[in-house]
Amino acid sequence: MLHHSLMDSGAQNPRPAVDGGTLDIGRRIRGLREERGISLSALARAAGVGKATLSGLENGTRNPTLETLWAVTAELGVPLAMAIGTPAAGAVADPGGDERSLVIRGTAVAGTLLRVFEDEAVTYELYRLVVRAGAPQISPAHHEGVTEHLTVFAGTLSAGPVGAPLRAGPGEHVSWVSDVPHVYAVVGDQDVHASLLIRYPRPRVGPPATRGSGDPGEEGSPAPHP
Amino acid sequence: MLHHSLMDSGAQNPRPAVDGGTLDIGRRIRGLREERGISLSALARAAGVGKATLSGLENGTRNPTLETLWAVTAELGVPLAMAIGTPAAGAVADPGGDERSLVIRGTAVAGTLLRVFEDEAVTYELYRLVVRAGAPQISPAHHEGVTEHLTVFAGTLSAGPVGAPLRAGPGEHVSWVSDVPHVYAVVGDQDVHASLLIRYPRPRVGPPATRGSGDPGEEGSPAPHP
DNA sequence: GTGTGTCGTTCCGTAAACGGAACGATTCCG
DNA sequence: CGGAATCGTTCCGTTTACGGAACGACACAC
Repeated sequence: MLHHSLMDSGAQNPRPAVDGGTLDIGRRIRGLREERGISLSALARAAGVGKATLSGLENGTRNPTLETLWAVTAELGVPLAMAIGTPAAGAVADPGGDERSLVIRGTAVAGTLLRVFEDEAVTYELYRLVVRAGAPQISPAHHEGVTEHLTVFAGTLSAGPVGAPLRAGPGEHVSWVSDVPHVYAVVGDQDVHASLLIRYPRPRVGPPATRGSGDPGEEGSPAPHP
Repeated sequence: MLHHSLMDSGAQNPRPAVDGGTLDIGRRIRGLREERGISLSALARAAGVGKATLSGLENGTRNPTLETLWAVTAELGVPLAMAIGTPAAGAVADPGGDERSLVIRGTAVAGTLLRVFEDEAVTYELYRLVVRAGAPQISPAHHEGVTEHLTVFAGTLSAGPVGAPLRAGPGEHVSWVSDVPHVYAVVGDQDVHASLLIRYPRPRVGPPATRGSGDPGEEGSPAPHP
């Protein structure tokens, strides 16, 4: 995932105070909910959480559990990371984009998570990338079977496995299996604009199974209408 | 999707119960910690959380609070999103039904407009395509200089100018200049899933709003928080 | 050997997040 | 004007995640 691939391994980021961050998350959740025209009651019902829980979450008066966040974000159809956002969320205006986007920054790479597709057996994450000229960025390996598909629109990029990066100019496309460390480097001095699709063969399947009664937690994709 | 069995189950034996998501997070945290050579006790002490809490978090036997996750990831110096890992998107399996999406349908091609990028001199439109097996579809010519960039994820597609279509299988990418009539045809009988990016060199006529791409304003990390 | 340090896990009382059920405030019908 | 929906918030008993303090295991001194 991009969080692995694009973030500096030692990346430190402004981290708001806990209540501030929780409040941020609440605002983001509320924004996503209202964007869809869903009422608090309806979302709470659909996500299987209490109205009090969701109200407290949106207002920042509670310190939500991961399970709660999972349930709510899954029902909203956004990645959990988007709800958490980055501390700098809102600071970056992407053309045609809303400020709720998840923006990932590394030394040289800035990525905006555009969309997540959940199919039967795979998950796609679609990013828009801007790679700045200068020092290359190396990202550690991902999990097994993850592939990255990069389409360049401006500039020239050298990207791929550290040992054998591929070069792509405007309009060209490169793909590689990203279970090995890989690198992003601009060729020349023109910033690179590209789209990046990451394919995860094993999709995350919603909230973690609860302990206790061993419900065979299937629910590969949450029921639209519980 | 909180399981109701959680409440009915009463006090069962404290079984660790394999639960994917939380356990994944635990593994990731443990990996990051061991990567740094820090002991569990030391990290717990430094992060200001109890050893029991961290132990339970790493082993997946607890459902951590956001506050806990924040404290631990802050001490590890990684973004919270990295601990979370793969974004979980549940409800949105097929964006075709999104009320805000522009859906383009032809005889064989169903495309969902995912995003529009307006840059200084170009406009990008990003689609997700599903091409049904069967009769091919022919699209008329676009305006001058328009290019299409197609990345295939499932199935095999033959697409491009009518006179010289290109073939692309899973993971492959094709591009063509679409100022001539072009065709989409499935090779074989498996539906094709792909992403399509259309690049229009025509600039947007509106006033240039402050856009992130145009301003590479590197702000690094403003306020690191220990 | 005994003592002292740390390691990660488990026990336990407490604080708090949880869902359900109330609440007042709207809005929409009859 | 009720009456019945729904909205979001608040109250409350239950559930559970929390940190501190134990525990056994292991390593190194002396």
